[in-house]
This record gives sequence, structure tokens and C-alpha cells, in this order.
Amino acid sequence: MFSNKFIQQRIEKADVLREAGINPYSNQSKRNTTIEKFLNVNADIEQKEDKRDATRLYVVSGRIKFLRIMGKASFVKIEDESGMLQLYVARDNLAEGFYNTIFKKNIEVGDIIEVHGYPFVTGQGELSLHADDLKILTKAISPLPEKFHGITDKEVRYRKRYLDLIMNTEVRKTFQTRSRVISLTRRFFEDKGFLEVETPMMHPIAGGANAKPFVTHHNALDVDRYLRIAPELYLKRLIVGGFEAVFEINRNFRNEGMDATHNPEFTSIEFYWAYKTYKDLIEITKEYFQYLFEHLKLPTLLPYGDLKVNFNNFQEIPLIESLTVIGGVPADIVNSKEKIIAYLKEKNLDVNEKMNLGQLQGELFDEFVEEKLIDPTFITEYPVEISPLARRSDTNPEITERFELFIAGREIANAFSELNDPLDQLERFKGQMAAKDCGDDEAHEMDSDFVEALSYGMAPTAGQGIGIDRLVMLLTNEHSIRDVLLFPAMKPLNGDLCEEAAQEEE
RNA sequence: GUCCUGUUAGCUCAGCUGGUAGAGCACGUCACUUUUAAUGAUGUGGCCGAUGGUUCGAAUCCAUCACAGGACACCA
Repeated sequence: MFSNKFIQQRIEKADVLREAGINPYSNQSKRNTTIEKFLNVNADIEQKEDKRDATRLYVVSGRIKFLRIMGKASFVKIEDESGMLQLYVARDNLAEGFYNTIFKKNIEVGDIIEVHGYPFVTGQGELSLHADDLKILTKAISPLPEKFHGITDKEVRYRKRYLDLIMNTEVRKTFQTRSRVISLTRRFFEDKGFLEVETPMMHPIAGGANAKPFVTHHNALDVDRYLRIAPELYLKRLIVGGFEAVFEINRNFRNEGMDATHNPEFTSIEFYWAYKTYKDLIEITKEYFQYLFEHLKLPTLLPYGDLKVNFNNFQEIPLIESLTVIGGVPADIVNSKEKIIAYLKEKNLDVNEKMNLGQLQGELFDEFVEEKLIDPTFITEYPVEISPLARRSDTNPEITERFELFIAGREIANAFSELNDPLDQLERFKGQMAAKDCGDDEAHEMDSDFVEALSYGMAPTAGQGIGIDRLVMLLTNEHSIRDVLLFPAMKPLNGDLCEEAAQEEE
């Protein structure tokens, strides 16, 4: 495993350290400040100081990122989580022989060290630490990638994320932002009185969305379980139970394709709010974004790739209206199945002629409108045919009380007033079962336990899901979901393993 | 699932219409006590993603496979 000659060299250096009585994996860390604090506290030191200030003595630690050995003195840059610090390491300030036999020969870039010393400013004006004692905490036996270009190969960055994090500080920032987004989201809903809950990740029936699930087996009960594709049906059971505002931030799993916006496991927040409608959700969503932008200190004119997204410009438009106003679809065709099919064919697009009107309207939307929705836009009044879990409008039974929020041409949230009529829900499940019998392997399973729950009465409720990964992509100006997931799904590297697995399946 | 592109030293990359492999950084040795991708000298370093084929000869051409990136399809 460690046959590489650079690694062998470094292993030998670790052995030399051991022979000199130095533990290359010591845990005797005496660090008493972080680099960020060190730099802040000592920012008042302006001129070059040669004299040691007995009141300012620090112990800092970090990984060596740069090493410039210049004869009897060296400059070392070490990095901890908070920042980068330059050390000045001179032979005559260290114990006899240490500089030449230990430091110069056996400590190198990548190693984690601890340094004792005092602050001073170099001739070039950089606040640094003048070292009077130095020891190795952890020997790195694998060399780091090249210091200037770092590591750019995306495959290596994803497979060895730790290397990516060591080499690319902006990647660390992305994941710090992700953590902040999740933390702020939690706080926002808690402050509104929502209760955070945890519902099962292993479901007897994969429900709450139409997607292919991952299957596993529970030995003790000898039953198959499905990794959840959505928490929806469990959260609604909690509303039936009397909780009036609940949310869950957690992973969903879908056994489908992967691309720049899809990973087999992804994070969403779903929240359900009794005695509210989708209109209330529009308002809380605007408030939520305002809250995020304030606390993340983001500009409301947010750059995203070549785009500028104006978060002061929330729009709201019914789906049918968006087709003509934004999509440029002729107004006289949007309510006719035949005319839509003809229109799509005219545009050289594949058309499934078995689709119903609502599905075709959805097609028109996907084709001509979605990518044009740059500023945040609530698309409302979805056709009932493509909204099986949403409550019908009281004034127009063809449409539902639903919206999806689009930003930068991408769906960010999906929300609706919930269907709470148990008989209607039972009929819709039956319809899904029929579709399944006809070969639709993504049709919803019958969940009679859920229908029974509804039969006890679920208060009028509005619910919403927000894709956290896509939201973080937007806020961090990243364009692949893999860049906002610490460990994105990857195929195994070892080809032999794949073949063996494939043979076992046959 | 389809198409396109890529895979060469630890890292970042060259390598022309086929003639048995190059640079920078890193690493080794030497010099250097205020550098900023330090500098100067010198040296080591490769199953050219894998397997077949064409050829006197393949990193280079062809086929298949693996992995990745991108686009499309799928995912209401």
C-alpha cells in the first residue's frame, strides 16, 4: 500500500524521529490559541520587533503548507482551521542541534506541528510567530499535492475529500456555509414554534413521492424495508396526532440517476403547518429567504454563474398564465390537449400522446418556462393531474392549491395545502396502484395505514419541502450538487469488485 | 440509458502526420539568518487507465472495458 518512494522516504523520517526519542504521533498538544485569535490579538504590533515580549507567548499548531529553508533560518506557513500563520524558525533560537538534525531533515510540508514563540512583524510587514520551540505532533507519510495548483482533478477531489479540504480553502468555506444554512433553517422554524421531529428512515412502504427506492432487509422480522424517498406521510400522521407545526431536516434516498442536481441521497427540509394554506407558505418562504440572507450576509442581488438573482423581486404567477406570459406559448392552445400536442410536435419535441391535459401543461412549462425563471418565482395553481397529494381549489376543481418556487431556472421548493379527505386519498392511491399494474414502477404504493390515519381527521394543513442541497448550491454559487456534498456518491474504483458483484447478481 | 471529451511522474500539465518519455512544482544532495509559489546549483523519479488488435515498431491508430467530467434522456 505504501510502496511509493516518497511515502517510503517519509516513513524513514518518522523512524529517525523515533530513534531520536521524538514521537511522530504525539498527543501532548499544548496549543493555547488559534491562528485567527493570534493574528487578531497581535494586530497592534506594527514595527519589526527583535525583542521577545514576555507578556506575549503563544503555542499554536497547524499543518505545514509552505516551507522555505534558507540556511540557518526558515519561514514556515502553518494552517489550522481558522487561518494561516507564518513562523520564523532560526537555528540559534532552538535547542542545540535541533534545527539541523531534526527540523531541516525530518519535518516537512504536510506534517502537523506545534510551535511556541512570540509575535513579531517581518521586514515585509507580515505578522508572524518567532519560534523558540517546535515539535512535531503528526507525521504525514503521504506527500501533499503541488502547492500552487493544488488538487484540481474533480474525481480525486470527491473521492479524497480530505485532500480537497486541506488544499482548497474555498471548499471549506462552502461547507461552512452549508452548515450555517442548516443551522439557520433549524433556528428559523424553531423560533416560529415548529417542533423538530425524526421519522423513520426505513419504511415498510416507500411513500410520499413517486420514485424508485433502495431496498434492504430486516433479518429479525424477515421483512424488506425501503430507505425513505420522502418523510411526508409520517409527518402528516403527526399532524393527525395533534402536533400543529412540525419539521424534519434529513436525508432522502432515491434509486435513480445521478447528475449535477441529483445524488442518490440528498437532504431536504419538510415542514407541515396546521390551520394554514399554501398562501401562508408563500409568506413564510419569503421571510425564510430574508432571514437566510441577513444572517449569511449575502447581497440580495445574488450572483449565480453568469446570472444575477434579485431576491428583492419575488414573483407570483399561475402556471397557465406563465406559459403564455413567460413561455411565449400561444394563449389559444394552453387548454387544448390536441393543440398542445401539435404545438410540441411543431417545435420538434417528443410528445407522449397518452398524456392528459395537466401533464401536457406541465410539459409546456418544463420546456418553455422553467429555465427562464431567474428571480424567485412562485408558480401557483398546478393542474390537479400532476399534483396527486395536493388539495383541490374550492373555486376550480381542475387546479390545486399548490406552488413550486423556482430560482435561477431551478426548482427549489414544492408546497401545497394538503389533501386531508381520507376517501379522496384512498381513491388516489387506488389510481396509483392501477398505474403500477400497468408497468409504472414509480407509482405510489397503497398505504392504507396512512389512509386510516387521515380517517381520524387531519386538520387543514399546508406543507412544504425545500431541497437543501440545491439551496446551498444557489447560496454558494456552486453548479454541481457534488460540490455541496462532502462525500458525493461515486462508483467504486476497483473494476474487479464491480465485475464480481455483477456476476453474483446473474 | 445515449452522445461528446478526458485518463502520461506524488501534483499541474506538454508530448505534431506512429520511431521506445518531457517541463514546472514536489522529493534527494549542496549553498544561503527576513522569505512570500523564496532563490541558485545538481540529481532521482514513469506498467503513458486496463485488455486485445493493426504495424518492423504504439503514449500516439483501431476495438472493447473501467472510471471521471459535460450534455441529453429519465426523475410529475
